[in-house]
Amino acid sequence: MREKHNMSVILLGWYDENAREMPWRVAPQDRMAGVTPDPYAVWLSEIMLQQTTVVTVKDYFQRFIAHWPTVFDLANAKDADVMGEWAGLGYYARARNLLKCARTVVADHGGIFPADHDALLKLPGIGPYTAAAVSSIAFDLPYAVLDGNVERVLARLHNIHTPLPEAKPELRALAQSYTPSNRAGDYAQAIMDLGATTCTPKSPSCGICPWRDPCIAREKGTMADLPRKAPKKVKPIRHGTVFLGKREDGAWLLETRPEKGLLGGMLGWPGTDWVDTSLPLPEGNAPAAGHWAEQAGEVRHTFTHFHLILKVMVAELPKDSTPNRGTFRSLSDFRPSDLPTVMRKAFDLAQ
DNA sequence: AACCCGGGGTA
DNA sequence: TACCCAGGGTT
Repeated sequence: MREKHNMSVILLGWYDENAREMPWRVAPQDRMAGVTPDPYAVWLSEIMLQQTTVVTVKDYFQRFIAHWPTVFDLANAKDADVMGEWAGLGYYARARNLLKCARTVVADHGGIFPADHDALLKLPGIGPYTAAAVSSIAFDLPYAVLDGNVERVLARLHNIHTPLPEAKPELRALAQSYTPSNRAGDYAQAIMDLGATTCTPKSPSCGICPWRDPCIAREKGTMADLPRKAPKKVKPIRHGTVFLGKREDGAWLLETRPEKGLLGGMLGWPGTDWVDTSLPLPEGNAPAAGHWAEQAGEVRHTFTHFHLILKVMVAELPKDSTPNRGTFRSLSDFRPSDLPTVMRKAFDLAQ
């Protein structure tokens, strides 16, 4: 019998011994000594951790905190600076909503993140997962986090074969039922750590799992099959062309992409639309007059829903070039690290 | 409910 | 190379 209170006690005991150190995290021992987390740091880390691993997030988090130590600093930041620091993390709508949220917290909440689950849920970029994560981790409110890690742990613990997302309501109820009223924040981090380090998607380390004994999937040997997921769709291939124009003085012709849509608000190279056809492509109009030459090779990049193959055109442009789109950025004004990965691949190919 | 949003890791 | 992983917003 899996007695709920005992289950959380076992997991919290495991967490006290095994908690991973993270720049935004208050160690369980420190927390028990009365140290409380900075809600701004918790929120920032949780936004970054959406669809992104701890290893990837660490450096970005440190740079953001160094640049903008408080929500007031972030709210006052220039959009382009924040988008540039976010470049490479992906899911760029997160960065746009990050800024919106910081500005809303300053404007509507006096710069204090509300210790209130429903108020958090109303903020831009904060959905069910993040509202529960900030509520529990920053404020120790007993809300249950349900991310991919927790779904996997609970689907195995209860041997649930219903495919996701259909199984979500059942998993959500289970997650809430295991969440203790005391140390809810440590518990949330513990169950996510368990999924990330022990109850892993492939070859889970059942032998060292604190929940090994009550786990039904472990007993039945079905761990590897769980959680089940709805079949995924095939990704189409799209084609396009980008134009990398370099002026005689070394400045590059770049443009800021529209706020909405793919790579919204990010820096990029002018180019054609990306089309589904694999037939010979209509060349898009170049952004400026010049001797455009096709770069050998091509850029291949896979987005969430399609594969992209990009042709790269390069040209040396005259000092008096008058482009019909984009703006020239001098070398001091352009960091390749400000580019999203697909655009950086094009830059690397042209180098 | 279905679809739109990247990038990194592993086999 | 192919496949796996995974929250929030929009429509």
